[in-house]
Amino acid sequence: MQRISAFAETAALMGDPARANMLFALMDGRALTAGELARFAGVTPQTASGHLARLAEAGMIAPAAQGRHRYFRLASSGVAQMVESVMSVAEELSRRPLPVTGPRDAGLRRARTCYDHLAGELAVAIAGRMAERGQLVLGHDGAALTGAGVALLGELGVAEAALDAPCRACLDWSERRPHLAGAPATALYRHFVARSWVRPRQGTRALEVTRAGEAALARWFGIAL
Amino acid sequence: MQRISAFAETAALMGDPARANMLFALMDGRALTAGELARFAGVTPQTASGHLARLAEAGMIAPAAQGRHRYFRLASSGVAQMVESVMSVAEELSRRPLPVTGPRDAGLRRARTCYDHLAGELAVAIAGRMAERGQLVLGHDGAALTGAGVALLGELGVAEAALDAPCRACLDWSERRPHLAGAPATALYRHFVARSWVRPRQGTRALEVTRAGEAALARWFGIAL
DNA sequence: GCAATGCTACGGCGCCGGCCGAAGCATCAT
DNA sequence: ATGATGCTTCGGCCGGCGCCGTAGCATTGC
Repeated sequence: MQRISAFAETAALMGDPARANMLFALMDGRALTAGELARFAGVTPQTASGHLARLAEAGMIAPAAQGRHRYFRLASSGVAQMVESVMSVAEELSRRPLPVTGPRDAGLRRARTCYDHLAGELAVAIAGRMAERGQLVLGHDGAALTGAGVALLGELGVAEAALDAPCRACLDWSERRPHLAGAPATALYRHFVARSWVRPRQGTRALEVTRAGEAALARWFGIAL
Repeated sequence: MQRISAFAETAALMGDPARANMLFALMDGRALTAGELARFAGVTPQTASGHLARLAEAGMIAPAAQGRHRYFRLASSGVAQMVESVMSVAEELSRRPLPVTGPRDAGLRRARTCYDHLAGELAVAIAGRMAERGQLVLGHDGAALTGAGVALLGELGVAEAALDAPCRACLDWSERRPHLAGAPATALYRHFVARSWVRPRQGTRALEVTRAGEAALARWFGIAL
């Protein structure tokens, strides 16, 4: 709470166009006078004075009195880095986003099918571990098997043909993290069933993980549910 | 201009307490529903809806419709890093700033004395180069010679006794970057005069850099003015 | 001394934007 | 179908803040 409000205040200080201009003018490490900053920001000196007082009060810039001038500089390299990082995101956001989908239920959290692939804790754990191990590049919006990933699944016995097809990342409603979807995920699910690592239950999408399944998960993925 | 306004808008989006709370709630990478985010931010669903629409419109968060729920997640790790960096500065600014001083004139930019030490382009270049080479730790508010710095000045012939004394950083009004002050800087200036590397001019604080001085600057500091 | 310059303090204006209540539209449940 | 739930849109209120004009203080220069 306390820190979130400090965060919001810091961000809000950068969020005013006049102040943003001032911060940019100071980004090269030089110290500028209040008047110069006012001109740079396109406001009158008295308006600038108020902005500068607020920035200084917050500790984001540091004043240095010098005769009848007052010089201001960024208070630290940390501030410059912050401005830099906000700028980089702002730049990136000059492009666009995208959507995802999924189901809804309860009691199926552990393991279930999601159309034609695995979902639930099990699937999220598999995707997460594969990503950790560099076998999978996992985004919220997309996924791709790496060479190591293809090798693992091939060794495991999944049909090679399916592994060339593209993956998708599917948002898991119970875990709220992505799990693997697409042709490779379908092949993987079928393989799990063929080996009796998971067993579908009658009249529900829930899956029972067998003892053999637990052993296989530990062996191939290093997962203990 | 264009990018500065994008910067300000991005920062302003983070600058509202309700939105800041939402962003924090999403920082662990999970996707949360609009209602959950509303509760987290302490606002009504309709208010939250507006905030979420703005964040999504800007591309800072990504929506995922799912039945009668809408899940939101941070749009990218870049956004998370930005939040992180703003947070770190906000944390740091829960502490305080400080002032500096200096003179004013014209035509003395290249080299001059500042009370009892060097100032102007010359002094700023020396301080900058020494900092680059790890001989000096230079802040806007303070400075300290490292072991390498003490070694350099000692080798150069500056009285060892002075090198143990503390340094100051002095804001250079013409360069608007800090140069070195304090006892070591005074000793260095005297050394420059003794070796005729700089020659004071009558009735002014300006210094003339001699040919020997230029050679010495190149040799000891790697500086070509 | 006086005037000029640079900056700040104060007061008032206007607008942007955050807030909620009411209402509307989807999806899900029975 | 009917009601419940989740979310959004609309409209109106209100407070905060960014803006400037005026005035005042400090420093500099004549």
